Amino acid sequence: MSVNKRVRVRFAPSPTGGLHLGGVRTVLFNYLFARHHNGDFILRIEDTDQGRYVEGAEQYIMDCLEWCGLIPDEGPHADGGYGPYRQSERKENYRKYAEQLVNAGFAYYAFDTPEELDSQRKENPNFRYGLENRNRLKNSLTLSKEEVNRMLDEGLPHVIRIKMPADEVVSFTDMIRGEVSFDTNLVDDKVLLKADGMPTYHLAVVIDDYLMKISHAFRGEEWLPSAPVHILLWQYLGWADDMPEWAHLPLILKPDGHGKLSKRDGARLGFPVFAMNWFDPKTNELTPGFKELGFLPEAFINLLALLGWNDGTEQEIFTIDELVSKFSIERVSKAGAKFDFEKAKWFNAEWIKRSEAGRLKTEVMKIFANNGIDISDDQYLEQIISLVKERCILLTDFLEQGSFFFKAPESYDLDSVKPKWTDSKADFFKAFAEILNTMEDFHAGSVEQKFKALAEEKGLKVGEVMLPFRIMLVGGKFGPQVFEIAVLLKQEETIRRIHKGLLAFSS
RNA sequence: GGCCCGUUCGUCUAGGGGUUAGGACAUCAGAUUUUCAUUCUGGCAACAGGGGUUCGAUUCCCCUACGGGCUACCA
Repeated sequence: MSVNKRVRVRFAPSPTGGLHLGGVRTVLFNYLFARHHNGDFILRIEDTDQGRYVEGAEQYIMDCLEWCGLIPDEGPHADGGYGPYRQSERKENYRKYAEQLVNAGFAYYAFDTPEELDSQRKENPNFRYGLENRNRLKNSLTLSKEEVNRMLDEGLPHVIRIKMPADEVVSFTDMIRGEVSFDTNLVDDKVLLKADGMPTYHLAVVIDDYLMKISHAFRGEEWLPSAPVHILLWQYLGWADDMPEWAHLPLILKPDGHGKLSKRDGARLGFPVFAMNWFDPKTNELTPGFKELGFLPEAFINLLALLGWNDGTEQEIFTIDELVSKFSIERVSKAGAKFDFEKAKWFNAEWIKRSEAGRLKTEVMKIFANNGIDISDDQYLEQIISLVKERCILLTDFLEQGSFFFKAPESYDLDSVKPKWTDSKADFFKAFAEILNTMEDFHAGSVEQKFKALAEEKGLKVGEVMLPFRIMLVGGKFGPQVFEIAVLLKQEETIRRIHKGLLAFSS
């Protein structure tokens, strides 16, 4: 596909659900597409929830995007605005467009109360405010002009609804799905402007996209059924030539059972569905995020990109730059994808293994600090990271895999040593500590050599003393190669831990 | 119920009129690592069903089934 115009894509993450996996993936695909085509990546922040401003939502959204490395472009935009747009700042622009539609006969005022509509729906489960019902309801199509003006003047609560045309077929080409069409007789007269004067998504998205000169609009598949409303709006507002190209992305589904992945599934299934921890000030509820669980943003982006897209090769690990250069909207799959947390962890493990120790340092240091271990020696930390990173799946695993380098074990896995502990083994370690004390060339190889030589001299099998040695150093049956540990610990500390271990094992 | 979208191993997917239907995760077995993990090698495992079109269909078309979405003065 060739894109001649400037590509501007937009996304409107909402505070409550917008930055779950599906939302971040939508942002990501927007970003990749925009960057791939050297276009603009415009963000509209949905900082209201059910019409109310959500404290902290904007900051949270920006933090998430920054962590992911998906920074939206700053203005100036077509209408002169700078930076990301905020929904809460744009309330006033919409009414005049809605009224313009009424005057042109493409929309109408409706005075039915929510209660009246509810009872209609109760009576008839198939009730639809549209072609077959609009002529018997309270609106400017059935009421006289004078009556309507009087009600308007009196300030009676009312909405503005689009008037769906009869017997038309609205069709468009979706970049992912191809030709999609709808029978206008079967689409209802959606509310465009609510009784409180605020636009619904349907009105706002069209006007904002027009004003922001959006050329490509990506959103989740759940929006497909309302696409005909939006397309008609583009025509009725007289902007048909400026309508963006559409792409409706497949949904991310629950790994078990069925349905769209939702915020609640995280708690139920034991994995995050948000990019970062979100603390809802209204409910005091904390929704956990991938970041805090120990995911690397590179891995998070990578796994999201591969959920519903691939470049046609067998490559699975991509940097963000590779994704930008290889991304193509035609290769996005049509079908929804079940989220697989095991595979997500695999991506993270791969990224940890492939990352330089220097890259991981900051994150790891933070995790240690949060657990009461302050690290001052950068180089030492980097050595430790290099040594243990291939056994970590999450960044938080560094704690278990590396904390013993900073803190001597407080307890030992005695069950693995005591039953087979003998005086001759104790002798061995006492002698070994002596040897270490006099060693000048303290390297993994040389330590191992001395260890084995001494074992032979004492008539012990190497295997018999290896495990006790490990447990002396780290406390349990885990961690990297023992002699590597000893070297990083340095002579003095290794000897100290041997003595401490001897005491614990012999008592 | 109505409308729309979809359907290849358990999961994510590649492929595409003639293939031993490929890879990855998970899983199982073996090797290596005198802990655990890593790594390596191998195994199990899929074209929803029925009709067309065709010499030939998993691939194209239709129907059915199943799944999902929407059906709010939420997005």
